[in-house]
Amino acid sequence: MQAFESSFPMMVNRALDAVMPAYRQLFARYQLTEQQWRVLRVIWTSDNVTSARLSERTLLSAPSLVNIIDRLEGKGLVSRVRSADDRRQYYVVATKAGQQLQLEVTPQVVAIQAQIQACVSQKEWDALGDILQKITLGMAAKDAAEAVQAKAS
Amino acid sequence: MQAFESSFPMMVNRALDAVMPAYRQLFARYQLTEQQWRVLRVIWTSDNVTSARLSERTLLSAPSLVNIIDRLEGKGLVSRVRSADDRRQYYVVATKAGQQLQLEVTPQVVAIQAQIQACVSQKEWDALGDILQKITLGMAAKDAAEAVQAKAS
DNA sequence: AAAATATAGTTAATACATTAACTATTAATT
DNA sequence: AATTAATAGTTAATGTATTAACTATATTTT
Repeated sequence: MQAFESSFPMMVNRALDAVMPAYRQLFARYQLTEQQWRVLRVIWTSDNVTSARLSERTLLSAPSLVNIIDRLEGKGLVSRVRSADDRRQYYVVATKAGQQLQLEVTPQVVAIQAQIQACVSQKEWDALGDILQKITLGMAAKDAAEAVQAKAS
Repeated sequence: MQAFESSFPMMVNRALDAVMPAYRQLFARYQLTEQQWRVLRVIWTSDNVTSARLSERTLLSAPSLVNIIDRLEGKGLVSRVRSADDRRQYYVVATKAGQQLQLEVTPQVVAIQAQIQACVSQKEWDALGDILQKITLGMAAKDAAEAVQAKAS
């Protein structure tokens, strides 16, 4: 059997462990967590962002988002606005302070991304995206198939 | 600037989100978490495994390991044995029950790994390992360099 | 329209992640 | 040998992840 260390989760988590400290150091200088940054980044450029949409785009679960948005709201960086159309949902919008923060942080995030990419060739970088996407789609398809099975039985 | 969605953390996290549910479903059938499994997997095949060594091999932080090992101990799957040489450290060893569990679960883990690999060609799989390793080593080197810088100043 | 269903978001329970501070022990210095 | 420094593991504080159950509102069905 394949060595434990070369399993997909372990390979990927090692890479994340190597990469994330750079981001965290940066975000910490602004009293932000990585997840809080993700939320800001999405709402900065989009309008009418609901919790469900945030969940899709940030990869954060709905329950996690509740507390993350609470904290961002507490810091005055975002606010919740109830939707008039559907009063179950609300929109998360960036305050001025939230937008300002993005302007400061974004260039530094870009610099880190460049560092990461610089570890490999352009060709390898593209291949990485392709391969990860194949795995993402392939396993998601399997997941969906199993869900149908479960429902049928 | 690069799209948020195609940043390294987001690409990688999407892949993990697609892959991990299969593992979690499996582990849940044995009342295990993924992290608990990692610990079991390491101590199953190695002797004299200290917490520090476990941390290296499972990618789990020392503070996290405290509780994870506590729970495994509570379930009777592992036990802590104080080292005679150095009384600060201890060894984590698998009980009979822990070893039995591994025998049951391992084949199913292997099956999931096969599913993941089946999403891409062998060539792509190898490339994935190479590329992730380059990023891991590249960013770890940068990290170390910065640490030296910080110490000097 | 009333009842049944579905959806958006929240709450609750348990487990883990990250950082910093702390204890006990061991090794290195003076 | 006494002091200092380093190391192994733990604790504490805060934030997030996962699952299941729950509330309020909307939609669909009968």
